[in-house]
Amino acid sequence: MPKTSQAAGLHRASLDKLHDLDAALELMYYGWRGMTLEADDYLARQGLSRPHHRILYVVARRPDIAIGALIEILGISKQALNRPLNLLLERKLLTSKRSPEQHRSKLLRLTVAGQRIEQKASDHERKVMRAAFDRAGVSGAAAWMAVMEAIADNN
Amino acid sequence: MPKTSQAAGLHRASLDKLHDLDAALELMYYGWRGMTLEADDYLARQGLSRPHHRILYVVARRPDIAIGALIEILGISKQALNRPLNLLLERKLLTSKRSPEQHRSKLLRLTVAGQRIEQKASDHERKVMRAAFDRAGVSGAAAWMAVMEAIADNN
DNA sequence: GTATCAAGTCAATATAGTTGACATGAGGGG
DNA sequence: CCCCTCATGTCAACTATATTGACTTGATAC
Repeated sequence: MPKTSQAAGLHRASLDKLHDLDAALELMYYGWRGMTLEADDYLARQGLSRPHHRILYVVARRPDIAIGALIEILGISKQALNRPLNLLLERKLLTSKRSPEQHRSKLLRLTVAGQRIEQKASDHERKVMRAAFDRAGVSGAAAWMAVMEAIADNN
Repeated sequence: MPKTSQAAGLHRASLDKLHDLDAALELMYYGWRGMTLEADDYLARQGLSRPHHRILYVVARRPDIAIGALIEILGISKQALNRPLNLLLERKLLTSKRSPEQHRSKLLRLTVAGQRIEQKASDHERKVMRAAFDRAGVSGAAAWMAVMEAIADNN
């Protein structure tokens, strides 16, 4: 587990631009860091990290999700899921129970404590996004979403 | 070193939205993956990965940078830099020489082969950005940049 | 000559992931 | 009842990326 880290500021470096899109590449990098910095810091103070948050985030939005479906969404192996998932269960941030009829699969759910941590961590990220969107206005926010969708769906 | 990986498609999961900014959080995540997917795949085929690309990217834009300055910009420890940097030197993608007067520091430079790989990897990322910007138009691209700057400078 | 700076190296540790192999427990079909 | 499959769980070995701490080497600077 990470110690109470201090989230190195890491100011954006000013590099010469060899291409006109270099600024965009760097903004994607620093944007991701900027959005997740405070959330990661909060999570570290709880003895958790990004993979734990991803699990909590998905389960919050898919109550009673089975483990297999969670693996699918997260895109990792069950062995990789195992450790962070067990920690969350031990800490009672998640519960798992077998459903009455489909007794083969386990259904995951957040506890109240799990909901609190998921919400606080995601709030840190949403706060950053909200501040940026407020500055950009409604049309700027919509344009940002449209560009990000085009990038995300590039596959 | 990674094997010739196949870049798991990992289609965007459709999760219920608990907050109106959840879509933005997910777009940031999938946007980052979308931009870097092909570049990472290309790098893996060269036996390289993201840290190597970051080194090449910075040195390309700061020829004759010293190792200490590179550490600063990348925000990692010198021990963490050591392995990928030595690999790049062994592969002759980078050269290091001591300068005549400041004989204490080593100056890093890309070789022609290093330039080629840096350019190809970055081209994959720029290609994705260009396609998204083309769809969004000049004003959409400008809005995206403005929002990302606000997020990146959140610290 | 001693202190300092830049770089290099060694060891131990943490985190985050992989593949492979195998166990367990439930349900279904013959 | 036996056997197969599915969902889950677990063990082991491995890779990659990072960390901190301790120490060395070589080049200045005073």
